[in-house]
Amino acid sequence: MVELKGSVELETVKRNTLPKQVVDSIVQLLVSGQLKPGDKLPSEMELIDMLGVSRPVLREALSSLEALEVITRKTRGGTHFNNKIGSNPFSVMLALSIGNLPAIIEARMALELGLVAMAAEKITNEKLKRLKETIDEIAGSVDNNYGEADKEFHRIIALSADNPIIEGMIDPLLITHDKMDRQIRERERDVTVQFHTDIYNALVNRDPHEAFTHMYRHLSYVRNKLLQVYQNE
Amino acid sequence: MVELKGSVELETVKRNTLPKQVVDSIVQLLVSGQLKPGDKLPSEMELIDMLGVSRPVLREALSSLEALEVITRKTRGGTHFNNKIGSNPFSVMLALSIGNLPAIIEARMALELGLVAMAAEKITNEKLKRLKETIDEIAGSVDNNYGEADKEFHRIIALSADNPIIEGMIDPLLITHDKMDRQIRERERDVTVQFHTDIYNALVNRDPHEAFTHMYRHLSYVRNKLLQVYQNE
DNA sequence: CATAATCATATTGTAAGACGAATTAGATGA
DNA sequence: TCATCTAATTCGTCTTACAATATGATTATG
Repeated sequence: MVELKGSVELETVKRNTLPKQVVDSIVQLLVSGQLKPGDKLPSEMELIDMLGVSRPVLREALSSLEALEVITRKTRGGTHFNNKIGSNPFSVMLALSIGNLPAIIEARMALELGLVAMAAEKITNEKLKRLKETIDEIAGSVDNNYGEADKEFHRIIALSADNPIIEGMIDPLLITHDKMDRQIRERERDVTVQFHTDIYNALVNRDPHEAFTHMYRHLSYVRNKLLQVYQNE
Repeated sequence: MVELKGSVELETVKRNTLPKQVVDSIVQLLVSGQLKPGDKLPSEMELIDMLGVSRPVLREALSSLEALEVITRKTRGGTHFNNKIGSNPFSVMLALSIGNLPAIIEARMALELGLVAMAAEKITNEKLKRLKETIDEIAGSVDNNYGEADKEFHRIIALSADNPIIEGMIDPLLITHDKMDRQIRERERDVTVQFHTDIYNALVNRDPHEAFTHMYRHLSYVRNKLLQVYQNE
């Protein structure tokens, strides 16, 4: 924003470097339907000719798209559009908020509350079985060392929503689960088992509302516990 | 995966190019707490010396980080970590799924169901007022041209969750709202107004469960309508 | 002395050229 | 036919040079 004399304000011209413009042109191939996920892009030399830019500019753009996991480049194999986004982009972006625990907790909440409702609609019997196993594992743990099973419970649910757009966010947010786990000094295995069992039963019933209710209770409880620790620091 | 003789399998060595390694090194500055959001990074020349790579390699890495909106580069101004991620990365990534309407619909659902619950906890009176205005706008529209007010309703709620991690996803997914809007040939203004009013009342009551319930109903209804159109094509 | 204009410089942006690295396809030999 | 080797394709990395942008310092002017 550039404030001029009087009350007129002009938006500053957006930095629009050549690599950015190249990114947009390549993305447009997808948006327009000219190319689809899985398709091969022209080689670097061809793109350089087509777009009329230097090789470093093109490579900066391709590196950017690869960081976003929109494409994958292989020596001699060329460059292809991916079929879906993995977890690396979100993981890198999440590093910006790594110190903002309340934001992480609530991002997890927002996501998991929505995902558990979707999971209630579509979870498979196989995944239900796996869910139950994690609950048993937590119940049977003898040294309060059940963080992995706890995380696996949440991961199975999240993955049951079966959504390629959201999928890449699940593991990065679950990695923050480990960080949070370590903050909780008092572990309450039986409380966790109860929460998980309630959620599991709702999923067995395929009831999104019930699933939401129990997950909300569980995550609110964990949130309060964590924020307590956070505020004591 | 390389399949060796017998049943032993080895993971192929991950492509770990120098720009990727540079990205990781720079992200590690954040993760380790050495630098924080808003801080200035060393200049390109300094980073080249520190990391022992060529300038194009460094620039590819910085372009990647900029595409992820983790950093912003300014000529002569240097390179800074951002405070939060904007909507561009997610928007580009979403282009990969642009043709997969069911996935988009459900990603929106997953997110909006979680966000409305969080919004119920923390929405301001000002935003409630704005919400009401959008409902009145839709109710008073005379030519079924209320897509923008409809979208604004959803946007206000999503932003009320007030989460910097999720915020960057809201606008890209709401842009898909326009695309979906155009698919719906029969507009049912009164039904929309009813759904929105129910959601609004739940938010006034600051009740996450009620908010979830009404949003789930609304979005399921929209989903069914859209999938019907989708399957007829 | 204060303000505006100009110049120098810091830092990023772009290009060209060269060579290296990785991988696949094709040719050759057993 | 299969194994091995070679050539070619394509991306990966580096060096060098110049351009563009924006800020700070200096100079000129009122």
